[in-house]
Amino acid sequence: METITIKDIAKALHLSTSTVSRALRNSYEINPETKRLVTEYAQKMQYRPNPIALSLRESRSKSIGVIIPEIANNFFSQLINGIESVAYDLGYYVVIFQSHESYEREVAHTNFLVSRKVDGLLISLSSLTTNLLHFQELMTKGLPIVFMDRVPNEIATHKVVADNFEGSYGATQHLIRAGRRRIAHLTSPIYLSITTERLAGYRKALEDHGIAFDEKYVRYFAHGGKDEGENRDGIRALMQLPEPPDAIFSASDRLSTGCLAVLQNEKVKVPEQVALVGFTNSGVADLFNPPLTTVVQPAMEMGQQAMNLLIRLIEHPQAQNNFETMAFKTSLNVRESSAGA
Amino acid sequence: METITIKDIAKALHLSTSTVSRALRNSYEINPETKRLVTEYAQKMQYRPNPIALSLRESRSKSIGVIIPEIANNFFSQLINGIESVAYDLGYYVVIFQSHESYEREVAHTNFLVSRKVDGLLISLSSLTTNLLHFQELMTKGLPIVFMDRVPNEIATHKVVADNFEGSYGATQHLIRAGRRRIAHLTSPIYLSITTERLAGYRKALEDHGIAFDEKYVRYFAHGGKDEGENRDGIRALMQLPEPPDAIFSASDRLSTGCLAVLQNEKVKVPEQVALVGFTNSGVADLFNPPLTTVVQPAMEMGQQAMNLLIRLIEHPQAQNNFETMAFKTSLNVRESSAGA
DNA sequence: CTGAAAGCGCTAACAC
DNA sequence: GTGTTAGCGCTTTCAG
Repeated sequence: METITIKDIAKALHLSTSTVSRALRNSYEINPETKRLVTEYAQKMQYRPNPIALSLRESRSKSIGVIIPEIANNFFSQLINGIESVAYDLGYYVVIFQSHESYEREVAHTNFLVSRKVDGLLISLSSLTTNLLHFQELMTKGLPIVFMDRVPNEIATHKVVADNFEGSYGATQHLIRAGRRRIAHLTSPIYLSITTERLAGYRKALEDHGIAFDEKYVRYFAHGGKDEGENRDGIRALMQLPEPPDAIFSASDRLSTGCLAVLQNEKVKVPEQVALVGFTNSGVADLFNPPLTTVVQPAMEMGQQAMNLLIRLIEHPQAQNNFETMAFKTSLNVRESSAGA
Repeated sequence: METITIKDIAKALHLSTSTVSRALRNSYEINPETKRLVTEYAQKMQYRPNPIALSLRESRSKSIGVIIPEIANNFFSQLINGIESVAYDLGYYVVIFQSHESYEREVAHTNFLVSRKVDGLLISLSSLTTNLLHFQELMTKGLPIVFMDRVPNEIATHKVVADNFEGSYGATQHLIRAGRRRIAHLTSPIYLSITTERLAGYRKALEDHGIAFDEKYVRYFAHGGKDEGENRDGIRALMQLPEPPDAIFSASDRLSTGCLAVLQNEKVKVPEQVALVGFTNSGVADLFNPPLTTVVQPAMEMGQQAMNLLIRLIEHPQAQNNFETMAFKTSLNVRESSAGA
């Protein structure tokens, strides 16, 4: 593993390391001829600056940490695609960790990344995170953080989200226009920003169309759809109401697919008996039985934007006053699962 | 960002940096009392060793690079889960890059990771990689590499794969036992290890059951199922043969879902007209129309094993003679798409 | 038992 | 236009 250093070049060319360093960085005070010599030799020897030495000197690592709930979810993997594409162009390292919806893991991963001196953090909160101290401390220490999708109200920084209210409003309205009146809403724990926003959009759509909001049609899933037992029990309970819903609007990926699975098992006819619309970025929603009407978030663009904002924060630490929350439009893909009654 | 260093501790306690360093590493030659003082103060001040300084000294980064075709694929995201779980326990950083099935990106990402001084590499080859020079050079330089899933024959190192032959044999046999005789095989470019192995299993199963292998029933997809046009054309061509297949066995995730999509569009009845079995780790195969019979790889375990082997290579660079290729059993999940004729 | 000094690779004052 | 030196944070000889 004989990697060549600036020292080696200096020795070979009978120069000092500083001259070599300056020549390589194309400093104006170096003789063009020397420059040529140095760069040519460096080229020939395949010199690559040691990023670790650079990091130590500049006390920045040119790496950023990403903590998301899970990778095995199209929304998040597309988000990562976006992050990565920007990061790679800018020479940044991206280190990804999954919280698996655990507050403890989120904290542990955060600490690990910080101890490893990442230049910034990209976060999508776990569904069980209610205490934000670990992030607040870092913010006050000056570590750049950008939140994505699941964002905290209490922290002032850049945030990148989907327009959840609109997306939710549109989905609910679509169900109403398809003739549905008793529309249930499956969602994640209430402390998540996406939960309240999507709930608000759902509620407003009902009101605007003269349908009374009914709390019993809203169900919160502590595990966000990852616990099959919880899914089954929750949906059964809905269907056993005196006036069971004639439509379900689910607010997250796992809930959307989980709900369809339960309805299939319970032999509930979709869309005849219950229409279904769900948030999901799954690429195979059209293969489902029936094809699933989806609310899709522009995950890739969101990831790119988040990374851009983070870079801005990292490279201009001073101008940290006016933080933006960027909201991206969702799109509604109408398929058979929400066909008219 | 006032991070505390060994120097700060030394100053505060009127000791030398070397004493502090030794105390923290619990060296036997340090006075227990001094040790206590130092560790307590370090604790109180939340001292964390600077990993970058350590890396510079030890010329290793405690980070490993992963290059996979794409993240938005359950097999690979589960693989990453496995890698990550082991890495985190051992304090390693995992840096992930996607080749998006491009040879050029694979090379570029490899170079980037190497220039960033990763301690080792975990690779799953892009479907377009035929030239392995970039990896061979690194191997001779002593960089530990472990290949996963899509592995090269030409390079001697640890490899972690699924038992593709068996998995493929089982799937094909299952179709034969369901009464199918004209079984087509959709697969990736032939230079991938998984392609030849799965093809071999398919072929052997046909032979063992007295069915002649017929080249016209095998179709190679240059884009591995990611190009919808290519999928449609390939499958149409199959279905327009004088004797169209009565079953299709697809060898990759994208081809499995892509194939089902095309068959649905073309109004081909599954399984009545054509039975379908596919390799995929999708978690929603049972929601498909019809529910899809799948060959599933133990991706998580494969990732864990790959990481363990890589660590072994990194931490014991000498014993690099007897390389293992570990093959994991696949499992067949029988669902409606492959029901008897 | 503890301290001084060197060095990992690089850059930036500060000389000359 | 080029060299010398110091320092980023840490460990490890080598001296006491």
